[in-house]
Amino acid sequence: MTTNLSGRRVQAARNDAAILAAARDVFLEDPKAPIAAVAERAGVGISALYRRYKGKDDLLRTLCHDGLRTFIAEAEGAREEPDGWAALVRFLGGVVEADVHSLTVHLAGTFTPTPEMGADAMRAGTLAGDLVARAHEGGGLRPDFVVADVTLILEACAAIRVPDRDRTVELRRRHLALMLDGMRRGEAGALPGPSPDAAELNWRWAQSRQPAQRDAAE
Amino acid sequence: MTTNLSGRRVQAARNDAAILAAARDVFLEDPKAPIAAVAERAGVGISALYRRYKGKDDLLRTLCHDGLRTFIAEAEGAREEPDGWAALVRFLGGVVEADVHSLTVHLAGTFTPTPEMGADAMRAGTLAGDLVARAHEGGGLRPDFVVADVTLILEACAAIRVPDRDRTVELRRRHLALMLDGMRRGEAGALPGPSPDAAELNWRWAQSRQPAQRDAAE
DNA sequence: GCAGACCGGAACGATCCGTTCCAGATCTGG
DNA sequence: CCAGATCTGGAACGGATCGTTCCGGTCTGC
Repeated sequence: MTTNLSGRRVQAARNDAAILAAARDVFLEDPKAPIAAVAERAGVGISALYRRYKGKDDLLRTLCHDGLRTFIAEAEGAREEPDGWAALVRFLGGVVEADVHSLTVHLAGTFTPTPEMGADAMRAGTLAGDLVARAHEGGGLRPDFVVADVTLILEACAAIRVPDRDRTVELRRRHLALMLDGMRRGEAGALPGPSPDAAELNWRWAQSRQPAQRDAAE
Repeated sequence: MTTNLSGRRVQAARNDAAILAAARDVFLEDPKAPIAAVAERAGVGISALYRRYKGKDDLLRTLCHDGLRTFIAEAEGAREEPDGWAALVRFLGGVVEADVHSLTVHLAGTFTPTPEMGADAMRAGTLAGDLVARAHEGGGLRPDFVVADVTLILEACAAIRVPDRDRTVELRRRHLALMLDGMRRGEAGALPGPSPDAAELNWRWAQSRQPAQRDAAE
């Protein structure tokens, strides 16, 4: 009786998953999408959504935090790889495949982050740093490649998008392969300009929820 | 008398340029920015803007068309380069530097395009194709690189952005250098997945101004 | 068969934004 | 020095969008 949820319970459980999946799809496609679009795509009413989340902010935060956790899981999984270069390749491939960067980055700044998320973000940074350091030790990675370049690469991959979801992943994989070839140690010249650092790439998280000041100057 | 514009005329001329520059800045930053933000950044009133353009659509179209023309000019300039690989490198660098791809791509679909723009877009495609073909002939470009990969690369570079404009260009140059190293003919394995073609990458231009259907399915 | 959990979707109120409009400032020709 | 034309700044308007609330209906477990 209690083990096998029946009737309304199963609908509720299905809605739980449907809403989360729909939200992922919809906000991946358009970070500013209305919340009604999520309900529609999930095939539920708006009430079903507001029963689970306190508001749009809450949903966005949950979604983004989930993405961040996937990112961390991917990094920890890749750490098992014995070879440093292989670990980095697996990590980048995994993140691109999971389409996680869009969630954590395109949604950043559209909700008020929690302290936990800050801690997780820091942990993610540490893990990525370790991965890059190991790849450097192994000697497979070009010497002028820095951790922040990982962010650049992921952002670049996330920018590639066509209407079909599967094809999008394929194209990103292709593009990633191109960049991986560019990352290998070789006879190529040094990368131009000063290396990026984490601080200058995390600006999206700074705007804590303000009406998104439109002009940086002023 | 007539040669040296004076008084109100110079203000009008300055406004012409200021509005266009402001529009470029603002819409580069946020393609959905309100038109009032453009006027504010330009330091003019809304009337000054509406005197020159019939509406937001008109402004966006002009801006995008300008970007497209810059793209073409860059391609034609690069054609003068004797070496095929060098021409392609110069072309990509020029487009990234001019930050033109954001204008033509992020704005696509937000206005109704003119037939002229279609013709120019086709010419741009032809030019890019020639550049890639020449780079292939020279033997400097990896054999599995196709024209549509150029779009992917430009889109990826355009995605890199930090609040500071100059730093953004620097970071893009760095990232482009990474990708150029990946594009060189070398011992690297073949790129995974089927090659992209122009048709599947130009989907943004298809939606001719409809209310932006949110769900592809349905 | 009833109390309550749960749902769909209409209704509401606030905000935003494109466009229009008007009053004032400035220039030009006489 | 003035009348009309030209241009500008910015308030005002009307429509659209969207987050949230609320209500009537349905199903469940007891």
